[in-house]
Amino acid sequence: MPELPEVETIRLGLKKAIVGKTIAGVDVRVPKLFHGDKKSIIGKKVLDVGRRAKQIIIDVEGDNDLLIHLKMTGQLIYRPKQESGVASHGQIAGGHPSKDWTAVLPNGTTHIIFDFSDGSKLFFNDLRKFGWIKIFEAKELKHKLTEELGVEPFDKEFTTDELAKIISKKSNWNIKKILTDQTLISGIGNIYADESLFWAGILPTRIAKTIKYDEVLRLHTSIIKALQIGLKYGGSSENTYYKIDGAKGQAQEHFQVYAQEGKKCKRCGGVIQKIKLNGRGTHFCPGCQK
DNA sequence: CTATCTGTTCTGAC
DNA sequence: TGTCAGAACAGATA
Repeated sequence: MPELPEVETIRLGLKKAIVGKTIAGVDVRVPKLFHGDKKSIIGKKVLDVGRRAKQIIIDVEGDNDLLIHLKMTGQLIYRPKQESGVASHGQIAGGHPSKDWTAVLPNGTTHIIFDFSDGSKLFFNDLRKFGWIKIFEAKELKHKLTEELGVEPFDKEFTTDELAKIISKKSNWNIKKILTDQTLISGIGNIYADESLFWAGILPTRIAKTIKYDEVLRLHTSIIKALQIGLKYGGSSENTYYKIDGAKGQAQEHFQVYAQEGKKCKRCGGVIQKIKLNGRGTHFCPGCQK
């Protein structure tokens, strides 16, 4: 799924696009991806768009809010009224099926469509159908999100000491597993875990209890750095991620290790390696990371 | 064609 | 209780 920088990029775009608009209808094409009674949000105005971990929260007038998880391949694409159908950025190659899943909407991966009263639409696409949209009672949602998720990396309470405390709680885990566990720290996934560990000079396989305090210090700075790079370039479109206008992010052009296996390390010139760790592809530089 | 990969997370088996 | 493979699903890639 999109990770924190991608979801945050979507949130910012969405906030600009839909706050103040009234939800006129919801077309649920794949019922298992939509939980709750859509009638409870129809006719209501969107008040705000938030984020917690890798999830989007749409704050709707009244008692109910929407929670959206994009998982691996979910997309939220917004189209103003004038150009519903064809992307402003993309051409449709004559006769060829487009690999760009946002060029024509709705398409075969479009499972839920929100209609706003001004004629604009929000398309929820998901190739693999892992993502979902759920309606929650607002209080219950707030409780659930604080209960189940770890500290936000951009929060002021995410300090070096806090990170040290988190690491000490899972002394036998490898450090990458700690970074990607949403109940400990929220928002970091496979890409930004690898990138953070590169910037920190720490191997992803390192066991928590072997990590010294000066390394925790570097890791804390590096997590924020990796996520900020992601955010600055509008997220990474290595796979199926698009911004809400259908444009790609550029963060993948700034990766140091993720998807760089076999290439030369930009810092030391060594060859980037790829292994499997915790069941996931894991990238690192043997020269820079110890 | 077959095997393995993919930005996630939950469940069930041991 | 902790860990891990497999599941949910669909496609790209070698």
